[in-house]
Amino acid sequence: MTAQTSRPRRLTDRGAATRARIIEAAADLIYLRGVGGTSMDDVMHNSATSKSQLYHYFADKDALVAEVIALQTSRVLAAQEPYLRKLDTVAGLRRWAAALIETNRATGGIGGCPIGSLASELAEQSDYARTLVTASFHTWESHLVRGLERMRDHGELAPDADPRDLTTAIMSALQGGLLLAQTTRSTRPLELALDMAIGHVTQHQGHPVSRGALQCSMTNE
Amino acid sequence: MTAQTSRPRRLTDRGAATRARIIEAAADLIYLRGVGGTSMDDVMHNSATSKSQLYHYFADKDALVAEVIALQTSRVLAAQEPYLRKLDTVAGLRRWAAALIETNRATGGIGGCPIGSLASELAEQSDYARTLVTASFHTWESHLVRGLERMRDHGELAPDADPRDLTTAIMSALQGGLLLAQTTRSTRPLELALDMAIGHVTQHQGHPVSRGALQCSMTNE
DNA sequence: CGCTTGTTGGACTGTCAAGTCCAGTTCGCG
DNA sequence: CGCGAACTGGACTTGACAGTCCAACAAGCG
Repeated sequence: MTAQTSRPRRLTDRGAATRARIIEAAADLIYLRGVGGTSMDDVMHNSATSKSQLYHYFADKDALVAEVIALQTSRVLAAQEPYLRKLDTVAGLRRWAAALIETNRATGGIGGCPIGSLASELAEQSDYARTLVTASFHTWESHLVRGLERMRDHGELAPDADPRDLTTAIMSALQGGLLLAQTTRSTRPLELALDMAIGHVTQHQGHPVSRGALQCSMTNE
Repeated sequence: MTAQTSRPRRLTDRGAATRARIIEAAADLIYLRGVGGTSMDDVMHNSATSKSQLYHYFADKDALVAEVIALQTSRVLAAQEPYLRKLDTVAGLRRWAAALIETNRATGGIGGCPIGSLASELAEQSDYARTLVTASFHTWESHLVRGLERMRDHGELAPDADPRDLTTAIMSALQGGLLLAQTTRSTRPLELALDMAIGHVTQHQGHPVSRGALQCSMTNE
């Protein structure tokens, strides 16, 4: 899978619109039915285009999927942008989590995480796609990392707390919570997972009251 | 998808062996390439059988997949059995987590969770398969629940701690950790996720000494 | 206007996958 | 042994899907 989009050097407004329409239709279908469950003919019908247009703008299905990954990433980021910007307090973190839960409730858990689902389906299928998804996660996580760094900078997080590790843990909880929510058709797992994740962050709070004083010796068992 | 296995009323030893061989081959292939990426012809070649045998023992591909879900569930439980049995202390929980991480390291994260991957791929594709996977998760989780209940019974967990909710949180962390481990080809996310989950459990410890006062969060940081 | 390049429609090909069918073989049992 | 049921081999049908091809149409530009 080389997946080089063989897009023409220049494209007119009309061409650009068609191209975008194809990617959007593909993203919607793939979100609902997965990559394997979505054929190029499906995309064709759903975007009101023809075969030749699909292969005019994309070298092959893999190239289209690559663009879908990019689109879903920006969609996820756009949806969360207002919350990601204000992630520099625990309260902000809670609002972000609440928004995720609300979104999940609204969709009934259907589809799971647009990126997580792609990750699971493509990880073992194409190394190229796997790296794209990894990069996508990384971009998403970087917003969390920055928020936690700001928390640490103004003392809401202990100086020795590692924003990256905390972020990885939060993202794990989020992805696992979304998967179980999707499987059980209930938002409960997501709520419990995010609650745990936020609790995990508060355990690394820098307040003298909560941290340090509590470092008890009894390393149980 | 009704997926009723139209197995003959009686089957000979030879027949039972063939049937089992088919399921095992299918499970191995599906673990590596997913349901969509595995054809009946693949299963046929990998199990040294013929087309007619596949459809002699299974009504259709869906019926075979249903058996694969069952097999993977029992495989997962069998592999963890020694740890699941001794889950009635935090130390036991840690050993269980360490075993999971070790397994993940050994495989390089490839394949992710045999059940989680099926969940992600099948959740939106077939309601029947989704309920099977849900049941599978439930069986798995019941072992954790029982362990946490025993912990609570002999006072290592606060009386008001909810073993079910804790289990859901742990399973979310596990699934998310495995997904990120698979995507990034690193065991790190799994380690951090399970560490968080165990920390979450210890926060609900019942010892007057430890409750609120102790939060020894495993090793690192 | 006329050339070039971008854009579009849709028929067509080759491949592969699910599922069917039937003829032949082995097994269990009286 | 011999009969019926379980089992096996593999050719075959049908449909779907990725990808190709070419002829026609639009648009920018000198």
